[in-house]
Amino acid sequence: MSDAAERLVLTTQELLWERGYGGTSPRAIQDRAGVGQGSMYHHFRSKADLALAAEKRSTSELIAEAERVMSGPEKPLERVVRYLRLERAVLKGCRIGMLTADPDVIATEALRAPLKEAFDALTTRISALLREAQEAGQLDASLDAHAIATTTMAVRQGGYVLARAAGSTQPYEEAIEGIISLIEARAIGARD
Amino acid sequence: MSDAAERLVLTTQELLWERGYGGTSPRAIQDRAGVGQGSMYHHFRSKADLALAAEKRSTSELIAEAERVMSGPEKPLERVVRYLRLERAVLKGCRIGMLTADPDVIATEALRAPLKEAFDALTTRISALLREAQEAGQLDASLDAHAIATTTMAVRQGGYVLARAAGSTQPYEEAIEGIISLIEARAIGARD
DNA sequence: GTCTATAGCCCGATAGAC
DNA sequence: GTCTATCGGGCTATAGAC
Repeated sequence: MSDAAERLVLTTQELLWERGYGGTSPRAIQDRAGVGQGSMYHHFRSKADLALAAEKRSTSELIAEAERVMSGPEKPLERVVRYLRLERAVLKGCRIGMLTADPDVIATEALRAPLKEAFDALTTRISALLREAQEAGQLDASLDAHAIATTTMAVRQGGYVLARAAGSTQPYEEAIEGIISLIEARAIGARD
Repeated sequence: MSDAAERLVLTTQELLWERGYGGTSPRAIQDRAGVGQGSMYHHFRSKADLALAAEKRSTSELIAEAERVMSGPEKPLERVVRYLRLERAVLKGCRIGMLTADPDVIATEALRAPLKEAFDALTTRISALLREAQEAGQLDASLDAHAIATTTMAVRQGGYVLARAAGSTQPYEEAIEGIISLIEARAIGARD
């Protein structure tokens, strides 16, 4: 990937996070990336094409980060909790979650698909850890691991929403501690 | 409120839900409401002013609906569950939650405040029901009622996000059933 | 690969007539 | 109260030169 294309993708990742899809203009991308109009349209067919490249990079970065945090020698439940408590730029919101508010992103299959795949991948990873905990006799086996994983993902996404509305990270942190306390209440012999 | 102003507020509520704040133009509002430009600017100073009126109406409608659903002679925990299972246009997203993705809404105190107040009111209402359940000996008294209420709000908001990404109501429903199962596991003598 | 020019349209708001 | 005209600017994309 050429240097100009590289900078365009990086800049688009930033602007999609800050301003959303509808709020990000090709002009703004070019200005911040220091790349001319002709150059941008040489490398990317359209705004949607560039946004797709930015989305794909953001989702793979987020998945790689989650995988890093959920790996290690610790008990599976501890790794899920570590992921839940992962420090985040809460008031900036979720880079990919916020894109779901944009009607054009949702209406465009190509732009929606990476979001779905990313959430599916993260949910599956958490679900696998919960099942692992159940098989090791460390978590109530009667729980639906996939449902709890989905709930966990939802708490995080919803936490961002509440925090941005409040103008404070407090609701995010409270929601996270709430779900952790409910899950740990179903843990077996996990008191260290 | 005059008939024109009334139609403008109603139409703006619809458009904010469908297209967001940045995606809703005064022109689009006027066209759908069947009200001319001059008329609109006679009743409302600006787009933000009209959006504020629409936001206020939407939040008071949502709070009234929640209050209706969480009232009744049933046990407090049942009323919380009934609220959680309340039928919703899931794929349209939350009318007010989605506005938190807009940077201009978040940056404008007047437009952010109604969102914060609505989420605070709903969280407080759920929290009160959870405490009521605890005082009646129907819910584990060691739980932090306010934190669980915040978690509950977050699950709903995050459920919308996951559902819109997936293009399916399934993740929303799964997340809701997950949190219900975790809360009911802390219920005392609630098996009917 | 990158440049400038231009197209055609929409934006949010104001002015002043009626 | 509602109308039309108009402002200065931004939007996404294409064309054709260099």
